[in-house]
Amino acid sequence: MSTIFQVLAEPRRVEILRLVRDRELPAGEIARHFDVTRPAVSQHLRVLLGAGLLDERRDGQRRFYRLRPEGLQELRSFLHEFWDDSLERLKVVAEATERRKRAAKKRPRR
Amino acid sequence: MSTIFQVLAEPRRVEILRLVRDRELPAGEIARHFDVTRPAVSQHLRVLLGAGLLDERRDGQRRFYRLRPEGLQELRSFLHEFWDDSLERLKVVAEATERRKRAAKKRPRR
DNA sequence: CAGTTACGTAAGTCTCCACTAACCTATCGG
DNA sequence: CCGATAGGTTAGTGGAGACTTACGTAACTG
Repeated sequence: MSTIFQVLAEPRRVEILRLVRDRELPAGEIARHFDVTRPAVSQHLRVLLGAGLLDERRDGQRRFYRLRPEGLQELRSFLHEFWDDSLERLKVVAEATERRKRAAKKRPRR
Repeated sequence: MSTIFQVLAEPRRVEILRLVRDRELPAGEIARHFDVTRPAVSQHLRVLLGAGLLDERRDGQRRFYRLRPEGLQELRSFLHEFWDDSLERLKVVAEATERRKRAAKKRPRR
């Protein structure tokens, strides 16, 4: 098992997501956007599929890929944990620290 | 230069961020939370600093680290690009599929 | 049927990076 | 001053993973 960060650590995988963000594309066309071989891209697709970041639709000999936004839920949770909260906390703590730290320091505002 | 995903691809680095999310900690105490050697943690701290994800405060022989939430801005942008938009687009596309027409090139914001 | 297209899989190579061991620097206490 | 503490730096090593070449497998086409 790998984290979503490990999956997105490879720039080409992020680029793939960008390609299929608002339209589905067959594997071959995705591969055409890169300077690496098709098998390499195929392996990237597999990783993205395994992470739940892509949807695959087979039609004949073709396989179409498209972004699966729900796969980014883990990222959302992470950001919520570290951004929303911590910015808030930062303010609160900063204020508290300011008061508690030392009276010598002057605090013009608030 | 490395992407924020590459920085966060290392689980210990994410854990470090979690440790200093709402309180600053000296390097030694951070290192004590892991089963790797202290130099290894020191290197992780350096990477996180370089990515702008940590603040460093020196006091005597100690160095205190704390989360720097602004460093996560890049992640926010990414998510906004891929989640907010694409979920919206998904809905819109689903509704408009019948008519088989795309109304707008891009929907920058909701 | 054979040939081609579209794509995945397998094996092996090579590069990068997380780690350790050893060393260096700066600060505190006596 | 000395030793201890806190922490960073360097060189070298092992393993993970991204890549290529070669092969396998359906599905369409004549």
